[in-house]
Amino acid sequence: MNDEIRRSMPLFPIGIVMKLTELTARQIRYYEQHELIKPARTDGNQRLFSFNDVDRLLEIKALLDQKVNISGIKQIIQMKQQVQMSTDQEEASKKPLSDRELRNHLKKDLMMAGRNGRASIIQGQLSRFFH
DNA sequence: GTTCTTACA
DNA sequence: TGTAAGAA
Repeated sequence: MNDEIRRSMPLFPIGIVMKLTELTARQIRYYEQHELIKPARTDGNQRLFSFNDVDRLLEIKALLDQKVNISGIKQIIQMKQQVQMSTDQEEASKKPLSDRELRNHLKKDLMMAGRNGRASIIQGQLSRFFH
């Protein structure tokens, strides 16, 4: 995993990220406030984004196009992290996780989200996660 | 010239 | 979210 340090390396200023993601500076800063991204800062307090940050912003943009609001995006990203963690955990214990188990985790997390901000995720989008 | 923060139509 | 103001 020497690749992760490259993906997390702070490289570009907000201007570049704006062009790369087609998001406005306003939006990018707004998403940072909501902790969807955590860009580094230069000595002059200017934001420096990594490839990971850009990737996440592109994901956010995609979700935005699908009419998912901030709350929904937060939940989806959070959920993705949980799946990631459990996947790493399984790999670490050399016990591979089956696709069916992964789906169960996803479904469980979605149901959890449903009890709270169900209205934050567009209905139509929910079906996509229940393949 | 760019970016940052804060505030408001 | 867009945009303006003033500072860095």
